[in-house]
Amino acid sequence: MIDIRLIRKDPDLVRENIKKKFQFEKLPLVDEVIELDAKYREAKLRSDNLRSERNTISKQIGTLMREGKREEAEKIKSQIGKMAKQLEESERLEKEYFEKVQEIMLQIPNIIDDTVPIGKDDSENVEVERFGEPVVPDFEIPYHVDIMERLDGIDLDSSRKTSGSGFYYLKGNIARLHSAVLSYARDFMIDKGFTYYIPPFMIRGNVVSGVMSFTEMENMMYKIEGEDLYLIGTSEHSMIGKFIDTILDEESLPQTLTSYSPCFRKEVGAHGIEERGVYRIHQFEKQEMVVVCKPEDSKAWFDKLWQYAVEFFRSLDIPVRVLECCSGDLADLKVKSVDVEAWSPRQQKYFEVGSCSNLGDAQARRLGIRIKGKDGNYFAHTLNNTVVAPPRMLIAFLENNLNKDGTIRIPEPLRIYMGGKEFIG
RNA sequence: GGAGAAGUACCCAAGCAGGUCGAAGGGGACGGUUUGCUAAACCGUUAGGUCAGGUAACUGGCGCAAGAGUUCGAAUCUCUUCUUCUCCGCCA
Repeated sequence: MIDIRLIRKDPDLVRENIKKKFQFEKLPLVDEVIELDAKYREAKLRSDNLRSERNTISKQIGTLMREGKREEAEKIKSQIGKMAKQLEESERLEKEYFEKVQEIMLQIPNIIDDTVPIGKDDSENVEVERFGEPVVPDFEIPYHVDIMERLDGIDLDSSRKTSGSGFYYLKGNIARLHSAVLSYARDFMIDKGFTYYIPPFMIRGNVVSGVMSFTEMENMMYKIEGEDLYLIGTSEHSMIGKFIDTILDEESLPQTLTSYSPCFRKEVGAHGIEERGVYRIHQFEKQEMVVVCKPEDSKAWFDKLWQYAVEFFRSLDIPVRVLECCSGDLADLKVKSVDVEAWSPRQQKYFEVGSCSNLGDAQARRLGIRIKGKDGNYFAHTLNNTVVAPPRMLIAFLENNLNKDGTIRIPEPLRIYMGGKEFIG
């Protein structure tokens, strides 16, 4: 959510930004919200004045009552009726306009960074950089489920029986590998100076509606029956939720956090659970990074965050590339975003394994995350990025570390988490 | 899950038979006096947040866990929710 004062001051900037995102249908919203905002402020001023008047009269009544002049007080009281009606009407309008303004403000996209490439949709995303040589081996790489099954590491028949599609049993060395990757990711981020968190895996409805839009909520979140609780879709929900309506000291920034959680997603919508395997599933685990910082620091943090993810994958010998979201593909809340994609030797293309976002102050404004400054408070900037999310990440891992003989090489950093094994299979 | 008690500003805490209460009193923090320095003592300052109006000084609204209600008027009364503490029950 952007500052409505920006729209008052520089509506053309906001319009240009909407054009850059190819959301031409939203252009009329700017004038609409300017008009509604004017009406809101008019109604608020009227209400404020009426309330002020009422407060004065109430005080007079109080004084009279204390002096025992009951009759005079009653006289004034009887006159107050008209005003009460006016106030009621004015407050109704104030509320109505306020809500309309809010509704539109939620639809107006955040101002994107100057460096964001202009493009209509994901086909126009831009490759920023490649890391590592995308190798195509001279033997056939099986589908990841087949690799896992050959290693006796996955049981999809059982999970279909117990839970349906989109779930899995991992077992044996593959399950261990899964945990090893997460443990390594945790320690990797701790070494970068991040504070490790295990957050709540369920959050209340008001937190959910704070951190995402209604449609996202419908398409992603599992609700606990009979409770005002939802299973989190990512630990970012809990981690950002923890900052709602707080004022942070400047000295406490930047907050650099790395959180682990299982993630639960309904995956209703464009890409449902359509494919056998662990690429798109209802349940996975993820190590995440979250940064809350001063506005002037967010650009630098953005670059650091995606570079950490790249470094992590490279340390496991997985080639990656960084793909920048073009203006049209960027979610409305984001200032800038890149996807980290891992190389799939089987498909001979890159696929998404993480997403790094700078939300500027939009998320903070919406949630009331402020910084106590010397000259008043201001909104923080928030960023988040995936460190790693297995089991999807295991697809890249298995394909890139598969030997011709069917064994899987364990890269050096993982070995201490795998009982010293140099390979499995 | 059951039964009680409570949530007031940075912290502790008064107010709760509705009206000079935006809120006593401490403590802390900050500034000053004294002092070679520190401590102590004394004097003083510090109410957060947010919205609106105004070029500005400033003015006004909201605000005593959150929300709703009663009332001319609510920290104070009613209801709902949340949180904390104590006891009982249950449980990794």
